[in-house]
Amino acid sequence: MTDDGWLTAEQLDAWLTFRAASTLLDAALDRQLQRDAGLPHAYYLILAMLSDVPGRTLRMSDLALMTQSSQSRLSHAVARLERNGWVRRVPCPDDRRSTLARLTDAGFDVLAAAAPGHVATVRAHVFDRLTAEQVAQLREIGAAILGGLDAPQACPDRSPAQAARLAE
Amino acid sequence: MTDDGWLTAEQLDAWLTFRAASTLLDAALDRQLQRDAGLPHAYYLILAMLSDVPGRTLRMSDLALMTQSSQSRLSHAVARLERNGWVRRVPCPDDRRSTLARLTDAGFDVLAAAAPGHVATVRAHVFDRLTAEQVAQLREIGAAILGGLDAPQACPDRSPAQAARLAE
DNA sequence: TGTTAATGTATGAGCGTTCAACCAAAGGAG
DNA sequence: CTCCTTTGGTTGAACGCTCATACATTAACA
Repeated sequence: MTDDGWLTAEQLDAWLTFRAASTLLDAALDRQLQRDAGLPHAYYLILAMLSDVPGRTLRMSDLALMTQSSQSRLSHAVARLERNGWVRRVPCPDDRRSTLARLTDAGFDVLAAAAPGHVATVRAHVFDRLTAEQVAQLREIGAAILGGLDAPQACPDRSPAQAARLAE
Repeated sequence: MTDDGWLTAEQLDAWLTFRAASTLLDAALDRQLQRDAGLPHAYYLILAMLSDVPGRTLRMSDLALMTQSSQSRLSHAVARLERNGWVRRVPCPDDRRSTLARLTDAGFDVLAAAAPGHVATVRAHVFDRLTAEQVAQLREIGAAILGGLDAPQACPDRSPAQAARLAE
């Protein structure tokens, strides 16, 4: 690959295609869940992660990592879910700084009602359109990208020289 | 693949990995552009699409399609970009319902200044971590998913029976 | 030609996310 | 033991997006 700081034609094509698919897929998932269950996809994920763990309880920080949320985002989200009665916040006995989020029975029911429609949408938009090989490829690609995102590695500093050249 | 309405272990693994990567990648791109150029990724795309077209001018509707924006979202976005002086709205001579969005010189300069840092971030997070084969695979996967999203095809209606079973 | 439908866009309210600031509890170093 | 730093979490303002609505222009058609 030519390493002049830009993308090759193949890379640009792949990038724009992937971005478009990812953006529209996100929108489709949000629309389906909002319409059928009254909650956005990010909130569904919070309930799903809680439901999948013994005691249906997680520390806020761990839940934030599992749902790819900032702590602030999660805090706001859980506040809303708590107002709805889907989640309850309880103090953590081990560490008095921490807060535990516990899925309520009502929250579990909402999740259980929403799950089939959500899964059907994911299958229709993703897995029904991919071969088993492509599913494996998608996993590998996701893992590769994820590897560069988890560690707060340095974003490469821009080159002002290039900017100046282009601005001409 | 078992077709009982749920995901296989491989599918679930691929799905969660892909979702995590996509979510964190989006956040990383938005952060970088917001920090270094003062605009979100979606706004960068609008400027980029305009800059790549003869006359640097597009109908709002076409621009919305190219940027995977709703018309409402684009209208708000262009309103903001126009306040900043990056874009100007001009009436369309052919169809008096339409509005043309034209990239201004100032807007082009902003884009040119932002582009190198953005491209560097995309390369660092995506293309530097993928093989050429994976890039081709990503394009194919994106195209396959996109094929089910462009046409406003029916979202599969949920199965209330499954929901009831699960809610038990 | 007059009526109705479809198209292209804009607007405002409501909501979710980000960012910066803040506070409290725990850990470490002197 | 005190100070300082780190960690865990919350809050409010600013902003972008969604949704519903509205309006003007064009197309279809009887």
